[in-house]
Amino acid sequence: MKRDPIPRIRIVDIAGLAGVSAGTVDRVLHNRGEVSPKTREKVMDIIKELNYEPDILASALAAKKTFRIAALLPYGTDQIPFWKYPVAGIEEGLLEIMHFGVSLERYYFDFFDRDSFLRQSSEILNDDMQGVIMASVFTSEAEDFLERCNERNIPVVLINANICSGSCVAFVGQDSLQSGMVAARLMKYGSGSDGEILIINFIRDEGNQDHILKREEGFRKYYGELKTGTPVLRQLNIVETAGLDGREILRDAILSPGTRVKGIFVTNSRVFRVARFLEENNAGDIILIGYDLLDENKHFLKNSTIDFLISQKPREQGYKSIMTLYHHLVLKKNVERNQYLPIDIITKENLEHYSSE
Amino acid sequence: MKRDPIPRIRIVDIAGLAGVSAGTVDRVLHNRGEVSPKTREKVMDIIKELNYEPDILASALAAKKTFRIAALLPYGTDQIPFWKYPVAGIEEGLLEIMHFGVSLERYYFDFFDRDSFLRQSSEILNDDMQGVIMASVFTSEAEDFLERCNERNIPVVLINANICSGSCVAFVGQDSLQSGMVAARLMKYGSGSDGEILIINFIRDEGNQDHILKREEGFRKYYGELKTGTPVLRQLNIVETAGLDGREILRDAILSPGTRVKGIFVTNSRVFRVARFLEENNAGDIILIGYDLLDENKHFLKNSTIDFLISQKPREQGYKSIMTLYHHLVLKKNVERNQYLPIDIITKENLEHYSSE
DNA sequence: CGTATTTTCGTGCACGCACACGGAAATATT
DNA sequence: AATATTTCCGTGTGCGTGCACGAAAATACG
Repeated sequence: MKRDPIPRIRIVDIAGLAGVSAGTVDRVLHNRGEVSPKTREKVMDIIKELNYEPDILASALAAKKTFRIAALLPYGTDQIPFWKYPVAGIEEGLLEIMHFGVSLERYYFDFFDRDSFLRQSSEILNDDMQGVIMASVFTSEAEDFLERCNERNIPVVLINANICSGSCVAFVGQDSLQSGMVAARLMKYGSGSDGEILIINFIRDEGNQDHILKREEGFRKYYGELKTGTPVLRQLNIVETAGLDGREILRDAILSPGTRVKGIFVTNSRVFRVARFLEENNAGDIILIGYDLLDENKHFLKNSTIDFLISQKPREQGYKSIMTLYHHLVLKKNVERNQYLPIDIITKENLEHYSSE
Repeated sequence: MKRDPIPRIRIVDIAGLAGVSAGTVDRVLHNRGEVSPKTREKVMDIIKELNYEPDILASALAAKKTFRIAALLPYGTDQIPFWKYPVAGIEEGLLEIMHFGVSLERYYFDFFDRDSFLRQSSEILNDDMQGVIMASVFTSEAEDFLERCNERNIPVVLINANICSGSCVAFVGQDSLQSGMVAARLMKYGSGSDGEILIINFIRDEGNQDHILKREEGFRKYYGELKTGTPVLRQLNIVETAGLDGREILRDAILSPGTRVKGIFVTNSRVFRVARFLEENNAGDIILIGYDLLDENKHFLKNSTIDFLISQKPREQGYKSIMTLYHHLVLKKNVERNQYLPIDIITKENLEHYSSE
C-alpha cells in the first residue's frame, strides 16, 4: 500500500538552497527586475534540479491577473442550431477556470453575413484581449484576422473547421476525412452492395467548406477500398441560402421513377431536412446518416427516420477550446496543435447518454 | 458585446455589513467556535442575500486540509488488462485536483481472489481515509464494506458495476442494458435476419456479473422488439478461471457441422479470445462485437476480425469517479447518484481518436 | 456583592506567491 | 578621492481565507 505524500517545493526552499531571498527567486522565475548572471544561473539550476512547480492557487491569488478571452463565433439560430452548443461548452469551461482570473468576452456574428464577422473581429482588435477562440466560417477573412492576432502575440484557438495556412495555437475539431469513412462503414452494413447512395452536401455560396468536402472524400475512400461490389455513389449539392430547404431537389433525386436510393449520407448537421422529407413521403426504408445531436435530429433518430448520427461533439469542442487557451495562457503549458475529438456514433439506443453533447 | 466583470464578495465585505469581524463570519460559515444566535442570524442573512461563494483558491491555500482518497480496485494484468485503464483515469484526475489538497492511496486486490479484497478493504478501515473509490467485483463483500464506510461517514463512489442495495454517493459506469441494445442494432445491420447469433458470456464462479447479464438482456430485448424475422439467439457461457481461454467450447459452438453462426456478441472485454479463435480458424465472415479498447482488441479491430467494439470508457470511469469525490468532498456540491457514461461505438475508422480511452 | 466560569468575539498570523520599494553595493564619472 | 548613477537584492505587504489564542463581556454561583 503506497503512500502519496507531496512534499511541495516552495520558492523559500529554493531561496534557502541558493543563499538568496525569495524575492530573487521570484525575479529569476519571471524574468523581472535585474539579477546578476551568476545568481540567475545558480537559482535556475536548483529550480531545474528540484523540478519546482509553482502552486497555482497561491500564484493566482497573489497575482490577481486577469486573462480576457474573446469568443468569435456565429450565434445559434433555429435555422443553424449547431452553434448553440460550442457556446455552451465554452461557458461550461469558464465556470471551471474563472477562479484563476479568466474572463470571457463574447463577439458573435451572423453565420450568413461576412460583414458581421469583419465588424466583430475588428472590435476584438480594439479591445485588450489575451486570447481568442474563433470559428473560421469565412476562410480568407479568418486568415487575415489570424495574422493580425499573431502580430499582437494574441494566441488563437480554432474551432470546428481548420485553416491549413493558419498559425494558430491549436485547432479543436473532428477529423473530417475519418468521419466520412465511419459513415461509409455504417452505410455499407445497412445498405448492402447494390442500388445507389446519395451524398448530400448542404453548401453555401461562400465560406469554409473544407470539412464538408473532406467527409465526402472519406466516404468515397472507404468504398473505393472495398474489394467487391459497391453501390453507385451520387453527389447532390444543395445550395443553402437563408429560408430554403431544398425540398424540390430532394424530390427529384429520391422520388423520381427509376431511382434506386438505398441510403443517404448528409455531410453536416442539416440532415433533419432530409429526414423531414423522407418522413413526409413515407420513404422509411432508406438508410439515413448525418451529423450532430440537434433537437430535431434527435427527434428523427428516435422515430428511426435517421439511422445513425455522427456527433461532432460541438459542446466538447467549445469546452476543449477554452481549456486549451487556459493551459497555454495561464499555465504556460505546451498544447497540441491538432486536437481531434472522438467520432461518436449515435443510435436510438445510446442517444440518452449523449444528450448533453 | 457583454462584459463579464466578477465583483467577488469577500468575507471582510460581509463582516463590514454585519458590523462584526471577519473571524465571526468565518465561525458562522463553518459552524465553528461559538456565535450568539442573534449574530449568527444577521450574518447568515447577509451571506444569503449577497449569494456569497468562497474563493476556493484562498480557502484551499489557507486550510492546508488534505483529503485522502482510497482507490480499491483490481490491478490490471495481462489476463485482465481492462483494469489498467480506470487506474490511469484516476491518476489523471488526481493531477488536476492535487492542488486542492487531494491525495490518493492505492489499495489494489486480485480480481480472482476474494481474500485479497477483504484484506485491502480492512486496511482502508484502519487508515484515516476521507473517501473511497471502489470496484464492486465481489458483491456481498462490497456491500458489507460499503456499510462499514457509511457507519464512519466515508463517502464511496462505485465504479464499473453497480450494487443495487448500496447507499453509495455515486455510481460511475455504463448503462449495461442499453449497451446490449446498441450491440444488437449493430448486429442486425450486419448479419441480417437468418442463421444464428451467439451471445458469449465469460463468467466467473463468483462475483458481480449483473452488468454482463444485463447486456445479454438488452441484446435480447432489441431483437424481441423487432416486428419481422429474427435470427436464433444462442447463449454460450464460458467459465473464466485463471489460465483457460475456452478454446474447446468455442470450437464446438462455432465450427461444428450444422452450425450457422452469422454473428457473435461477447458481453465483456474478453472478445479478443474469440477474435483469436476466429482468426486462427479463418472464420472471418462472422460479425464480431465486444467491449473495450484493450491493446489486443484494438489489434483485431484494425485487421477487421472484430467489427465493432463498444467502449465502457474505463479511463473516463476512473477520471469521473475521482472528480465526483472531489465535488462531493472538497466543493461540497451535490453529485448525481447514477452517472452513466456514453456508449461509444468504435470501428476501425474512428479508433485512432479514441485510443486514449 | 465578589468571584469564578462560560460565552462571545476581535486580533494576529499562517498559507505560497507576486511585486513594489528602497537600501546597499558596485560601477561610472568628474 | 569624492560624488553620481546603476545594478542588485532583501524586505514588507498584499491576495482571501482558516483557525488559534486570549481579552472582554456576560452569566452563574456562593
